[in-house]
Amino acid sequence: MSSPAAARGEKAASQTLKAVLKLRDLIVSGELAPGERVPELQMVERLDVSRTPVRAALMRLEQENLVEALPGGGYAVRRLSEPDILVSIEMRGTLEGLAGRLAAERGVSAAHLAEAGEILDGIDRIVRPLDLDIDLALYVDLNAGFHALIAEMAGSPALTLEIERVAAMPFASPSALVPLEAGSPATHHVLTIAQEQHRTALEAIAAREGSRAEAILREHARNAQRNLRRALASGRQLMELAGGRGR
Amino acid sequence: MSSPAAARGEKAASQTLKAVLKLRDLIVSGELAPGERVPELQMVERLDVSRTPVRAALMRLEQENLVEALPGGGYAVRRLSEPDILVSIEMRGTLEGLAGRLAAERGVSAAHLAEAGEILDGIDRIVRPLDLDIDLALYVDLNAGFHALIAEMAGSPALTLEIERVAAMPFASPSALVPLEAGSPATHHVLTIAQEQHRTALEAIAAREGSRAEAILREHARNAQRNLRRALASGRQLMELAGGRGR
DNA sequence: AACCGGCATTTGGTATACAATGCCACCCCG
DNA sequence: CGGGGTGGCATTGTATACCAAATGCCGGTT
Repeated sequence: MSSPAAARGEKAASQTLKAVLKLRDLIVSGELAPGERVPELQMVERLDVSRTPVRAALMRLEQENLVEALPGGGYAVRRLSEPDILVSIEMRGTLEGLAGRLAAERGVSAAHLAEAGEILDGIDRIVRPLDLDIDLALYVDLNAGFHALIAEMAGSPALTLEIERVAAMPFASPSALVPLEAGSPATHHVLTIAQEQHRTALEAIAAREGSRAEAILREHARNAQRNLRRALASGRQLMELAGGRGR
Repeated sequence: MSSPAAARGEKAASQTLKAVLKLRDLIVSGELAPGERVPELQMVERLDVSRTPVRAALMRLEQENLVEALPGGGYAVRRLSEPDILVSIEMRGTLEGLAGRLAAERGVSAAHLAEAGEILDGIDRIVRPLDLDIDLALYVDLNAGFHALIAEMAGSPALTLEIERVAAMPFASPSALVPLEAGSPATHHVLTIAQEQHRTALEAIAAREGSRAEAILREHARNAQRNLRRALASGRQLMELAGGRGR
């Protein structure tokens, strides 16, 4: 193809990454309908890469549960039902709970505890003030950092990787369902509760109370389930993001 | 790709599958040392397929945690420590526990219960007699079937898929108890215990006792941890434990 | 109207070429 | 003699052309 794509200020590091990003966007934005077939050649023109990275991207998205391999060959956009998403969240909670328990049982370094504490302090500074105008972007950042840290504290790369994998599933990320309106009291309330769970979970880990940490982290993920249900009840927007299937 | 013969683990249906199988074997058998780079071209000749399926296989094995992507490109055989494997097993137990709980909470069809019951009857016929000469191959088959059924009873494709993925990690499969010798009393004992857990887990699911099912299934997976520890303690090389995976 | 056969499309796979990258050994210069 | 290049080699990522098998659609035939 053309030689210096980067010279024009394009953002693609590798063609495969470019394809993954674009494809994921097409699916999540609903431009590719659930159940729809994803022909490679069509994607070649739509994504402006050759077949090779398209195929690589499809394989990766298969791992992410965004597309499924068809028995006869090829791929189709996965249909995501509400229960599917709820289970994904439950899986994340379960695995994060496992991570928390392992971290508690094995004990974690002071450095880890300190780092986690700092993140939580940061969240406090966002959530504690009665100022309703919350910096959601910053919250999402810190929140993701805290969850990543919990995974890491278990000291098992395999577990960390698995949590990441599950969290990559649509709407299963710890930060996926925060998009409530930035100014509302409901948002403030939800975040306050979540932060309290962060605190107690970290406390339990520090105190080496394994099952307590596990239970809290599981329950913590259920916040996301509740948020999802509420978002769905108050309008289908999220489902459209998930891939359009209004139903 | 998938031909009709794919059902009973016959010869490679597709080149990719052939590559995955062979490559997995090379890694698990230790012919490719942990940490070693896996050059594509070298694999092309060793596996007797072209680059495309080799790359596909490497991507698959990456998600199975058998190889890891190197920052500069390419892949290397993953180093697996004992704790890593133990955590993998713990993850499987945790997710199977989740599946059992969900199945219990949601209730399962009579057909599913009957099918599971039949499998357990089959295992009984192998394990119950005091004949120590156990048909391990058949046991492994039935055992894998039972575990697959538990996953399926949760009614969530995403969860089933995730359990399969975790079980595909080295030595994490429910059937990876192959360090057992076919004739020994110890083996008979281990299998008897495991089967009792199968029974009680199914009973809990049928009775819709969610947390009981979850606890039993978790504990059940810990058998595998114990077996692995014992095998390691008795001086065997990890690589000898290759073992079958479900499917 | 139902059925049948053939054609077009699509995919998995092979082969090949080429650019970018990283690594290493070797060489030149101080 | 040693350090800093520096060029070459190996390898990966990407593009592209092509092929065989599978799939499904379309039109013709009975």
